[in-house]
Amino acid sequence: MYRHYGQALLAAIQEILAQPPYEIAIGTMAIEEPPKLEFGEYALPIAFELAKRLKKAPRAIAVDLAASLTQKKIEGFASFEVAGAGYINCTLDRVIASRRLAGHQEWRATLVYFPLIEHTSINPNKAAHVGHLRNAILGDTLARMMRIGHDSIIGVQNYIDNTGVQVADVVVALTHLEGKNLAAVRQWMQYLAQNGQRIDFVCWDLYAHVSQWYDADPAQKEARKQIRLDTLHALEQGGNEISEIAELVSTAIVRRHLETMQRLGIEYDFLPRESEVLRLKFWDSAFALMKEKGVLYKETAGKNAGCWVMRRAGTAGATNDGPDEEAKVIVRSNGTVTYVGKDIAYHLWKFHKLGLDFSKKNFYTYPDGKECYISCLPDPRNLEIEPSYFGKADVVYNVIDSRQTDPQNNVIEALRGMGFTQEADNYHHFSYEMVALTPRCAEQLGYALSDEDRARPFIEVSGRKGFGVKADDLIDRMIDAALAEVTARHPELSADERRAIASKIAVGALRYYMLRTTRNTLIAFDFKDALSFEGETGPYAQYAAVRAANIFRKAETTPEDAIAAYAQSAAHAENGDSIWAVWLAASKSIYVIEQSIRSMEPAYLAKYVFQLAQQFNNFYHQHHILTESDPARKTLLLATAAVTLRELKRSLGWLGIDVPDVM
RNA sequence: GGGCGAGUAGCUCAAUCGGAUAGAGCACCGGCCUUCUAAGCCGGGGGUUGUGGGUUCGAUUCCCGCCUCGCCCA
Repeated sequence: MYRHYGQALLAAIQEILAQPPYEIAIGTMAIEEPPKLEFGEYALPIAFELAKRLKKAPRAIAVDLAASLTQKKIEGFASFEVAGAGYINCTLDRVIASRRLAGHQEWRATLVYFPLIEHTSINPNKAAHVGHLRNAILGDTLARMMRIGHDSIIGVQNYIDNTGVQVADVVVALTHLEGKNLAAVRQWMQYLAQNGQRIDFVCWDLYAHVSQWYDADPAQKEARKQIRLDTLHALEQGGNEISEIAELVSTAIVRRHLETMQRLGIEYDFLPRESEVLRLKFWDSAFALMKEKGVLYKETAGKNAGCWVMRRAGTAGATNDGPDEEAKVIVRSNGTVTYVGKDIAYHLWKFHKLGLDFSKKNFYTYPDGKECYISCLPDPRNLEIEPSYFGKADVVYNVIDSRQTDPQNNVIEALRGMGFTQEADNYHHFSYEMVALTPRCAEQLGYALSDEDRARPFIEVSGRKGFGVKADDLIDRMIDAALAEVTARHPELSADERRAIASKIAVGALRYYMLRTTRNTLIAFDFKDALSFEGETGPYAQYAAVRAANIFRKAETTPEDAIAAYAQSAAHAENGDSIWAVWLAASKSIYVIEQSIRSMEPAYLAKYVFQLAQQFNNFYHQHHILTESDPARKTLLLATAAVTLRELKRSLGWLGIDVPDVM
């Protein structure tokens, strides 16, 4: 509703300005909110802007415009008044507006393209940690937001680098530190499974051990680096015992990652893997294409002599004076391809420009029956189950932290250089700052800090040092904390019921914690903040919704009936600002989600959810609904709670947060 | 050395295209449970928006210099 009337205002102003004496065309216009509700619902600062062009006092322009707006009799508006130095304050007709909101018109957006979101992409050699959670929660929320209001398919991918150096490290740990061969690894994995041990947790420690082992003995340093390199090459090569160990372990860890993310309601459609990118020779095709399109050239002089390089965005490139020393190396002089080179090939596939494709096979089935596929080599047996929409993206969103900005820009620049301008424009690096730990949190985890470290605002997580908070550990702790609260409040419930509720609360707390901060702000993780269920948190909003739902249970009616009753009654939302403020807040959900999608910032939606819950709690304390004796007023109060509950649940759902029945 | 980002209340964060008295939460202090759930509500203190200039009706926001911190690149 809020969005609807805002658009009506814009249209009216455009119409007025298009005619004499103005004859000015404006595309958009700032629409603000007055500082106080008594001033109305919208404030237009347009007169200030026009003052320069018309060479008139802002206030005089505002007076004229307000008169014109009043004359237009725009449906839903009650009055237009000039305030301050030239604001036009617009006041809604609360009866009409609230009935419109109660009637609830769904927002339908027509999306004619196929957006592909890629997130999570954890190296499959260790357990997921808090940093990965931010990535996955942001990516999943983006996917949920983009699904709103249309039926077109949105693909969610999770890229698996199963042949990289990190997986190689864990393989080195197994083969050299623990002396295991393929058979022994199989046995070991069976043992872990039978004893309920999480392989990703065990590998977390192995990875830390082997990272230290490389440098532990100066005399052995070179030899150990060579083992690492040989192992990496064996993985890239494939078809050997070492690569088979890697395949076994990394696949088991990927499965663990999916289970971890499933606890938070995060699901994937497809897992493309690096191993197939290599076997299907994506790079060879991409290399040929890049040479053909002229974005790559072989450097003959300078430090990059012998390398295939690409001009970096924003630089001048090669000049007569000498080679372009700032160029990005794509193929090293020894013939190996850089990370960016492989990523260019991969993105040519995403945009259907490579002429090659993965095959897909079933990998993981979610409880709701949804399938997650994984890449594989072409096999006639797999043909029928192939989802056809991957590798044909129109728009790509890559959820990757801000340290990858430079490589991401290189990929975009390569696409642009190859003439894929539209694809380059539709390539979005959904960037965010990393998650670190507060010094206090680091010490709680048992790490000795120097005085210098202790003075820092945050300490960076390090997988190599085994330093970080594992996702599953965090989720477990949050569920335990929530469970203690639920048990204290509802001892009458069964253990299973309490646990189910605690789980929803924990997920709400965790997802909100990761979403409330804007993307480009670093999160310094702390248990105290994450485990907080009060104030600006997910559980605060869940609690407001539970309270609202309780009213309907006790009143023996439903929100739908309450809204229907309101639509037919003579009651209206005009009784003072405290009730109207709730209606107004509830009316903004579509307005906020649209803003949130446009700016790719889920934090706006998170903030809104909190504010809406706050408005409701306020209302809840001021107006006692069940004991209200005036039937008309009771109808109004019930409808207020119903509309708020509806929008609160909906908005929380977009954030991936469920509302429990009781809490 | 080059590029990017950041610096706002004791702490963690907001502030839409440059707009009305810079807002929340936590922490702290004081109230509110015989009531639809106190994971809540109400009230209070707390700010030279890193710093020095500039642009204008108006700057946390835009421009320039400096300081500090972080990330990326060679």
